[in-house]
Amino acid sequence: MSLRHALLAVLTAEPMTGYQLVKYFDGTVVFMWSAPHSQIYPELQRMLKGGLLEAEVVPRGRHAEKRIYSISGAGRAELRRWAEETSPYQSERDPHRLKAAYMELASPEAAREQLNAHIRHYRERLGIWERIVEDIDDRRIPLLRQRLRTHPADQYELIVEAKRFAFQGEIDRARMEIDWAGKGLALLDRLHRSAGASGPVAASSAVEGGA
Amino acid sequence: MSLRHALLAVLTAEPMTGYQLVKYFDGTVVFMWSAPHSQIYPELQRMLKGGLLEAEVVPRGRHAEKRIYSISGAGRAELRRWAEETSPYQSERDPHRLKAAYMELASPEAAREQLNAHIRHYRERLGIWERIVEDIDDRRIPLLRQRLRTHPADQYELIVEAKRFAFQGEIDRARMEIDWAGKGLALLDRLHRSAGASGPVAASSAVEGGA
DNA sequence: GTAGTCATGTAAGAGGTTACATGATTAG
DNA sequence: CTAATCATGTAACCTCTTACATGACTAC
Repeated sequence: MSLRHALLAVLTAEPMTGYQLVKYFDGTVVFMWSAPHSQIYPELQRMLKGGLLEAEVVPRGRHAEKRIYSISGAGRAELRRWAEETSPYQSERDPHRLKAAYMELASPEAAREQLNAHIRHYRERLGIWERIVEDIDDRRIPLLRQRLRTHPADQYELIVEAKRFAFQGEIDRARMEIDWAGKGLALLDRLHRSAGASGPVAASSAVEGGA
Repeated sequence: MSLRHALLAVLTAEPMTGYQLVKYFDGTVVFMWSAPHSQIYPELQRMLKGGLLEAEVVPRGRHAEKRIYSISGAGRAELRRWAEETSPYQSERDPHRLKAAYMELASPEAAREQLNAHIRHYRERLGIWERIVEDIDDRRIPLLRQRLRTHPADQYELIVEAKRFAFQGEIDRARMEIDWAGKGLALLDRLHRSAGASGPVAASSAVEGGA
């Protein structure tokens, strides 16, 4: 139940509306977790009902309202419990690794294109995550600044370094995936050059996709 | 729908019963995909109904029967289609990375223990995967041997290297995770040495920023 | 006989995706 | 006025996990 804890964790920086939480979690890669609004709103309702959150209803314009959620004592306790406990590991299940294992089923062009797409994907993610680490270092992330404002100074370094460390993991992962796919392209080159045979294929596997 | 394609892929090596497939997929890390029998049996039924598989009913002892599934022409076509297509990437969602981002919520001991558990977990996986790569190289994997038997010799190298490549990816991943967790332990050492004592860390918080 | 393996299911529920839906507010 | 943004939901569907269930066969 990580969505619940991700929501609780974000709300310890400052109270906010479901919409604001949606903006943080929906469709972005900025966080360690993503979720669409169709998942967030019901979860907030459940958490409210469960006493993990409190909601303040405030007017918005003349006819509309919004709810500002804040974490309750029970919510903080639950978050703490989650932080202390070691979570289980389930088996890796990566569709791209699976497909790589059965490369022989695809045409060489398709196999190459998939590895290039892998590289493009992780290069993009890499750029995003590197940028975030810079933003963390320069304290350019509003929510982080807010969190530092609401926490004692002797925790600043740990709070910042923890975020940095987590995103560094994503960066390491992206680099690893790029290297791995590169090895796959080299492998295809080697096999198709040596096989030389009747393939309608040729072409070297220069890694495509810049950025 | 990767389970379906993993099943189809395995069945291109040789026809087998649901139970045999369960043995390959259930609880083991041997493959790129894992699934419990409660997922496999219904999926086989759906695939049979959908014409992707054929089933031969053979007697087992005096009163029992079993079904031996084999991949059909339509199944091969579907597998080929899957192999050719580039599959989409969804966002990473790793609970352990999330928790790392909010390390300040846990006691230093709990944080350290979680990173150590991370290292233990991936070391174990690393050992398993390294062993599998050895077994691939030495042709000690029955299903791979069977696959080679039923495929033309000019595909041997690609078939073997594809499997090797995929597991190499898991090995790279495991090494990366071990290194990453090591950096986390070093970070905790540094912060708690400089911070001074063994006092508990923050009581609350979370955070991070959006784009 | 009995334990372990072979063999095959169903069901409840959690978590996630995609689509369907609505309406107010604000900036131009 | 109109588009973008703020704000909040529901529903159908798929995948995966966990638990409940059953029974025959084989080696000891």
